[in-house]
Amino acid sequence: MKLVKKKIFQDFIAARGLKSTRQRDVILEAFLDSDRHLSIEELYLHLRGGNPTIGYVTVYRTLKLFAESGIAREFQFGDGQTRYEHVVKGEHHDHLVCVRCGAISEFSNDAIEAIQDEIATSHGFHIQYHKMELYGVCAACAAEAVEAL
Amino acid sequence: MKLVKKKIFQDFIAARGLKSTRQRDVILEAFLDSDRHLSIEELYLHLRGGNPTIGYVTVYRTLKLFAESGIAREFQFGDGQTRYEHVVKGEHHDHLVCVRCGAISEFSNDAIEAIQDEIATSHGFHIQYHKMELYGVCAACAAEAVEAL
DNA sequence: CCTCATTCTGAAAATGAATTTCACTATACG
DNA sequence: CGTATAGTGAAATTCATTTTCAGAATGAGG
Ligand SMILES: [Mn+2]
Ligand SMILES: [Mn+2]
Ligand SMILES: [Zn+2]
Ligand SMILES: [Zn+2]
Repeated sequence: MKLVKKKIFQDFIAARGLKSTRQRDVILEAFLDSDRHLSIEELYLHLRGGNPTIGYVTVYRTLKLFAESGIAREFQFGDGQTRYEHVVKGEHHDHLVCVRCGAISEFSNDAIEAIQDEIATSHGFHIQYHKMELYGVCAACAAEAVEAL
Repeated sequence: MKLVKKKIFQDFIAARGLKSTRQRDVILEAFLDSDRHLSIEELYLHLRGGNPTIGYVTVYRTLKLFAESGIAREFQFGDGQTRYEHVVKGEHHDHLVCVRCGAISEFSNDAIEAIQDEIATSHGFHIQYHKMELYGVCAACAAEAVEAL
C-alpha cells in the first residue's frame, strides 16, 4: 500500500513535469509512515528531529501536492489546524473526534453513504465529496472521567 | 418562533448577569430576520446600512453569545469564514453546500442519525454533536452548466 | 431620579495559521 | 557539462479571528 501510494505520487510528479527532490522524498516517507491525521506543523516538527532539516513551507506545499495527487485528504477538525491523512482513491471513511483528548478514530458505513446519495438525488444535487464527523467523548476519556469521581 | 428565540436569549442574558443593550437588540433582530447562514462580516455589512452603526467586534461577540445561548449554531463550510444560523434546541438539520455558487440547502434524515448513534455506541463514544455536509453542484448550477454547452 | 459597580462597546493592536514573495539552489534533459 | 525549469526556505504578507483597553452605557440599590 505504501509502495502503491509512492507510485501514484511519482506518476503525478512526472505527469505534471515536476521534479523529484530529496525533501519530497523525506516528507513522503514520513507521511506514509504515520497513521495519524497530521497537521503541517506536526509533520514539520517531526521532520526537524531528523537531519537535514526541511522548511515549514516545503512541508506545507508538499502536503498540498499529496492531496492533489490523490494520496492524501485534507481536513479541518475545528482545532484551527489543517490536517492530512494518506488514503487511496476509492477508499473512504469518516471520523469520530474526541473533544477532550483530540483522538481521531475512523469508521465507514455503507448505509449512510447510500442514504446520502438518495438525499442528493432528491435535491437534484451532484455530490463531489462529503464531510461527516461525530464529535464527543471517546471511550478512554469517558473511563477517565468515571475514575475521577 | 422568532419570539421564542428572543425569549431564550433574554433569559440567557438575565441568567448570566449580562446587560441588555441597543446593539444586541439590533443584531438579534437582523439575525432572526435572515434565513441565511451568515458570516460575521455579512451581518456586519448589512447592519452598517442602517443607523446607527455597530462595530464589527460587537457583531462578533454577539454571535458568539447567540451560539452560547442556544439560539444559533456555528459553522465552517470551508470558505474561510465562520457562519451562523439561528435554530432552536432540539431541532437539527444538516447541509448541502454548492461548491460553485456557495448556496446552502438543508436536510434532515432520521435513519442517518440513528446509524450515527449505533456507530458511536459500538465505539464506546459519546456523541455531543456532529457535522455532516454534502459538497457538490446544486441543481441550479448543474442546469447552468448544461446551458453553457 | 442619583450613584456607582459592573458590563459593554468599538477602534486599534495582536494573534496565528495559511499563503506569497524572492533570491538562491537543485534537478534533469540534451 | 550547460542551461532551462522547477524547488527551497526565510521572511514578508494576508486575513479572519481574538484580545486589549479606555471611554460609554446599563441597571440594581439607595
Ligand atoms: Mn481518517
Ligand atoms: Mn442550516
Ligand atoms: Zn478522548
Ligand atoms: Zn450552486
